[in-house]
Amino acid sequence: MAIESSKGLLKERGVRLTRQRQILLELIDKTGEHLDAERLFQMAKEKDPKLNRVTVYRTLKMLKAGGLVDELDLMHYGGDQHYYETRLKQEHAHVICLRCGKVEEFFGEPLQRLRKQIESHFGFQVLLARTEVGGYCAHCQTLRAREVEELRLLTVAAGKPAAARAPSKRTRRS
Amino acid sequence: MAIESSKGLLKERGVRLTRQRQILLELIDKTGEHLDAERLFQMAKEKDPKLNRVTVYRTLKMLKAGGLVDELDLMHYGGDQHYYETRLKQEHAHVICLRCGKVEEFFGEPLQRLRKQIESHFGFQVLLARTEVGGYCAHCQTLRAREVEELRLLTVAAGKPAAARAPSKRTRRS
DNA sequence: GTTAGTGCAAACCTTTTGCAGCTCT
DNA sequence: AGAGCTGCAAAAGGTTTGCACTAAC
Repeated sequence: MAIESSKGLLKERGVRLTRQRQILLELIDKTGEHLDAERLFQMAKEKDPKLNRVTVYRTLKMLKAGGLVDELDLMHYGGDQHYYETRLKQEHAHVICLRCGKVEEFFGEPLQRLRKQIESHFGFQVLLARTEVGGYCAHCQTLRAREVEELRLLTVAAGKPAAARAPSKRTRRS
Repeated sequence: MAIESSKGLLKERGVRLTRQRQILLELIDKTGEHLDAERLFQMAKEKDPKLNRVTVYRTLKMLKAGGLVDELDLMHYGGDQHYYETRLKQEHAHVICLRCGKVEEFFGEPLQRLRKQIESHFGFQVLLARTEVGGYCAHCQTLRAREVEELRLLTVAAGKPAAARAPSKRTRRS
């Protein structure tokens, strides 16, 4: 179980395994991935109502600095918050549908190849790598085409030029 | 000149080319890249002291939505702000040294290969792609090794366990 | 003359900090 | 016992919004 190795690593470094940290580690490890600080906080609060949001931030920061979690933005699909996932998996890219928000993961040799080329090309020591791709998933491509067409009809009917308007996208706190 | 094609694209869409937008477009286009909103604002203010920070944000948002600029984070090296660059160049990865902050750009076939694989593997329509790599540049690797060694000596001398402490890194507004 | 775009002030969300008190080891 | 952590309140940074006014077409 991945969580044990995390605990081990932290202990080695003289980091105290407090109740709060155990809760957070467990959540990050068990809950698949792509949690942001706020959601992690909400989940942690259920296990310990006293646990403070600040502790979540501090813990995430420590885990990130220690290389135990990776920080993602997922193309800022949901806003400006960051998402976190354990670092134990193989390197992968995140593929985000900009319409439905679904996140896919892509493993594949171009990623390793990219890393190696950067290392040899610049003599660079790669510690973190992050690839995020945004677009439309297979399902949403159809729906999107329909939406665009409807919009076109509307604006043409109103005698407007083809100026499209992007819908407001601020969905932060539900 | 790239800026002319940007203007053309905007005009086609019925976007008004205000004085402010012309200033901002010109700055983004001429000033190489990796400007954040605040720096862009400071530069724009020199050309038009009345120009407001909000206009910068609104313009960047529009350009991003219209696919004319790409948004980067550069691994949050300098904080949580976003950076922008024109989208006319070939796709490339950003390689950020976490010690000195230097940003290199990497062009190379793994990137195109990655994009194609994602498109065919998921039937995904890729609109944006972003690869950011963090680590130490050739120059900083040496210096970093020295720093780590010095830290080790210090903590050993003080009879401490090997718990390293990450230095505070909040350099936002200078 | 319209309607899109601007400036201003004020809000907003996310994240960080200072400090007193608690708790792991 | 004592450094390391936590919680609380308050701040900070970056970005967005509401609204009246201005300017591009």
